[in-house]
Order: sequence, then structure tokens, then C-alpha cells
Amino acid sequence: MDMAHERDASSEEEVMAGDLRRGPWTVEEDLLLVNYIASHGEGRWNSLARSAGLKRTGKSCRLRWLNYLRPDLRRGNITPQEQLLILELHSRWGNRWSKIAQHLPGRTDNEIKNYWRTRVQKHAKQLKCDVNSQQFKDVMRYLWMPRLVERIQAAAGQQQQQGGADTPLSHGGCSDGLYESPELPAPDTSCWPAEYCSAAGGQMHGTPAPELSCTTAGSSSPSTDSGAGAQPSWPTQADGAEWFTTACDASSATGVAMRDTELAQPPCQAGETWTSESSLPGLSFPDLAVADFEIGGFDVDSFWTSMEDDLWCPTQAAV
DNA sequence: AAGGGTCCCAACCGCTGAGAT
DNA sequence: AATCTCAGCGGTTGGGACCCT
Repeated sequence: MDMAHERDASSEEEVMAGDLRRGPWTVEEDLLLVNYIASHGEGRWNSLARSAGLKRTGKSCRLRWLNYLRPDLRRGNITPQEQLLILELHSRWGNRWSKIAQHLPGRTDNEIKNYWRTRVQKHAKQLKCDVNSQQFKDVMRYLWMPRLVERIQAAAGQQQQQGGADTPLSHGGCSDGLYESPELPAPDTSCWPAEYCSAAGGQMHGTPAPELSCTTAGSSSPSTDSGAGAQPSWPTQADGAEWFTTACDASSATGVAMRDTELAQPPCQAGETWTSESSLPGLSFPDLAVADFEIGGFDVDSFWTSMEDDLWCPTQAAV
């Protein structure tokens, strides 16, 4: 768009003229921005930047606030639950980072995008297949996600035994209550596809593999995202558990976190076990199982070994 | 200890769409 | 209807942190 170019060009001129700063933010700039927003609220970023006395573009201020300074941001590693959600939502919507982020309270689209590019794409690279290929999607759905569920369940059980002692589940921010609930001592996996759970119990082989992906990554349809641009009202950390179970609960009338009606589609009704019949009647599915994977001769075990670290030991320490 | 390679994330860029004028 | 301004999105990149030899 020409206008955009003109705008950017003018901004560039200002930068070149020394009127605008770019690069890493200083503590002083952060304080200016936070204090200004605290007293005047956010929005109108260009005028905000000027009024606050910041030599930054409105864009830069907005990004700094949304991605770093917002008080409701979650810090720390992406939890297994969040990984699971990201994988699932990406399989539906592709690179719609903002949309995906709307369903992960406190996480930014930038964070999720970075997670995808650094972790998920790394594994695709190891498999020597495209991250958008059906093979890799199958690996995610029938290997990675079930294993995530397995780990979540195992950690939850361990946590129960230890009376809530520190477990992998509470690393990286889970201890703030997200996904934890008094009524839900263990994550309620009843709304997850059955093959995740059966795989977790070592009975995955032979489990019918339902087709879940409705969209193709990277080819998401033109936006019908009515929520784009809207400021979501994030659930508080305290009701994070309710948020997660609600997100899985299509019958929930509370709508606490149902910011997108698309998520009110399957996985399935609350308390109902996922089956291909209950989700997409009439569709036939490939009878995939772990042992059936033959992707360029790659070894499932070694592949999974390479993934293990990403589950509990992300290389990036919590900030 | 030092140098090189890799990883990760904050920030920027280019673009689009919506709303205002 | 045309133009302008702004907010927001997804892609890309610079550079610091970390790891390995």
C-alpha cells in the first residue's frame, strides 16, 4: 500500500533525523509508557507516544506494551498444556498467531509465533519434512500431542501424591493456578481426543485416527475473525482452570473464555470421549499408529528423544 | 579461556483493513 | 467516493545468551 509506504517513509525520515528512537527500550522509556498508560489508558498509540514524551513510533509503543509491559502477561516457559493447545489450535487455524494467542491468556502472539518457529519448526527440520506437510501434522497429532497428554497426566498424578509439591507441571508458571482447579485435581482430559489418552496408556497402536485438522497451516482462509482488534477480557489467573476446562466444554453456557465461537466446536462435549464418530461422522480415517510412521526412514524413538527436552526443559530459562 | 556456532526473543518491517474526515 | 490515519497482523531479523569444542 502506497500510503503505508509513505507513512513508513516519513517515520524513517524522523528516525534518520534523530527524532525517533529505535532498538531496545530503556528502563526510563518503559516507566514513561507504563505511567502514561496507567493514568490515561491505552490506545491512540501515535498521540500516546507524543504525549508521553516518548521518542518512539506509536507502533513501537503498542508492541512494547502488548508484548512486554502489560501487567497480565504470563512469564516463563510454555507449559505442556499450552503446548498442547498451541498444536491443536495451529492445526485448525494455521499461522493465525493473534487468534491462537487469544486462547492462551497472558501469552502474546509474538511469543507463540517464536515458540512455533524455534521449537516446532526445529522438529520438522529434524524430520526433513515441511512443517505444513501432512506427515508432520500426523507426527504432531499422533506422537507429540499424546505424549504431552501423557506427561500432563503423569505430572498431575505425581502432584496429587506429593500433595501439590513442585512438579514439572508447576514449572514455568503453572503454579500461578492456570489449569489448576480445586474441583479438578488432575487435568480433565475427557474432552481431548481419545487417541491422545489411549496413546498415553500405551494402547495407541491400532487406535483409529480421527481427522481433526479442518484447516491447513499456512493456508488459513481469509480472516473472518470478528474478534480481531478487540481487546479480550482475559480471565484472571484465579479462574484460569475454569478457562481451560471451559474452552474444552462446548456445552458451557458461561462463555468465560469462549472468545471465539469456533472453539465451541469439537473436540467434544464435556465429559464425552472423543471419537471420530462423535466429531466428524461419515469420514473415514487412515488407520495410523506409531509403528506405522515411515517418514523418510526416520526413527520414532530418536525423534521423540529429541523432543523430550522441549517438554520439561526448555532451554530458555524463565524470565 | 577463547572462538565459533546455534538458539531464542525483542523489536522492527511491510502490509492490510477499518474507521474517520 | 476519495483520502487519510490508525490499529493490528504475520514475517523477518539483529544481537545477546548459551553451548560446544
